[in-house]
Amino acid sequence: MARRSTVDRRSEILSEAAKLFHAKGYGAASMRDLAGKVGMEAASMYNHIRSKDELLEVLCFEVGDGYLNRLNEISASDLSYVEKLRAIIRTHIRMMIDNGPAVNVANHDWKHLPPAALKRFIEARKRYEKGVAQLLEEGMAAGELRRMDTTVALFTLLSSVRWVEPWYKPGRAIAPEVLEETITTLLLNGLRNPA
Amino acid sequence: MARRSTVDRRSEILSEAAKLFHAKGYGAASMRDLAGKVGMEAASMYNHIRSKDELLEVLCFEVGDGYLNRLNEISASDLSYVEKLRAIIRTHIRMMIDNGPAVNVANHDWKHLPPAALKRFIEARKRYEKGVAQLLEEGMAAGELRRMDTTVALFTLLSSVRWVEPWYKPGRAIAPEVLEETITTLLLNGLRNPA
DNA sequence: CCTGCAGACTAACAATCGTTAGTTTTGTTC
DNA sequence: GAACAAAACTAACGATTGTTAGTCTGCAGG
Repeated sequence: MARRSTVDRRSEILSEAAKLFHAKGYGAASMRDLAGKVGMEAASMYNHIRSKDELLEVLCFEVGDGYLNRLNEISASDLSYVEKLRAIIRTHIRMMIDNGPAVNVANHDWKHLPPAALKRFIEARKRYEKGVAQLLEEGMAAGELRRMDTTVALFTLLSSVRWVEPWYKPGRAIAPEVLEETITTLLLNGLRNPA
Repeated sequence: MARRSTVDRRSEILSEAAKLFHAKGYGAASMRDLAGKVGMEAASMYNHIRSKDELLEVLCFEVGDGYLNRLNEISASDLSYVEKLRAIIRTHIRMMIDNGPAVNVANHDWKHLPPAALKRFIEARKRYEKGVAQLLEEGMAAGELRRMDTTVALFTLLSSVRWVEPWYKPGRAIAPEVLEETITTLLLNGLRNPA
């Protein structure tokens, strides 16, 4: 019988940590809780991880780097600005659906990162925001997007795709494609009926 | 010299608790931290409050009830549906600006409410969501709003006004009126340039 | 001036936290 | 089966948690 490999155990801990941190919050989630979910004693986990902080750090940067990489791909593509925005919205929704707990931990518990990691994380997020803001500005300059305050548009856009994870469950009768289409329509064309 | 009244001390504790819970998260905020901000020993606070849980509970329902009351006023008014939505957006922005820490605690730390309060809070939030969803549906039926999935529109709308508090600081050079106008324009008319 | 009480204090409680040390179990390799 | 290492365990550490008990202080009303 093959022994469960170290890397399996480690990623199992990480994935359970994401779920637990999301459910109870980083501060309220205990290592003993987490160990229980993974099926071992708390002390045993330290054969696979360095610390509780490390778990949070790995989860946050895994998510953050994912977003940044996708943004770079999208920015460098030759899509129209409207289509680039669509791609960004799609990225957020897909990340939430595929990777919900980790995304939520990165969104809600990054404050508890140790100081050095916290600084890096804030910088990474700022880079992401700058990148999306640039797309918005260029899209306005190109006449594809309505002229409005870039910062307000940026945060409204980023915020409006954050609700998916807490609400979206596989059981709900709405396909990811419909979700994407509806949110995109709302953000691009607005709630108001043009008729 | 008038002694600081009990009610003052209590509301001072509540207001500092809102700031501290927001800054560190409910779980990570300790009563000794809080006592330091208020300027007394941790034990002394128990002359004014019942428990840490009570602080969270008061903050969450203060905010929740505020939103529900405003929604009821708006629903009962004879505004158009577009104007009702505008009023809801304005309410969210004003609450964030005037009452930021408490609003953020209610949004982020309600999970840590004790079971009975948690149940009540979830029910209240569901009532609020139902109320806004009804406005959206009626607005669509009346032809004022674009036809789309109500649930998706609901959560996108509610989520898109949540970013204000973490970002909005008095120092930032943007007036609440501009903020309201930009967000409203975006949500009602969309990002895309109609030209 | 005396009495009473609200409201602050000190000290301590039991529980729980993340983590470490040291030991034992378990599976793989010769 | 002997030897080795990975990974589990038990036990405990020091710190911190929310909270309680008991005491002291200082202002208000008579």
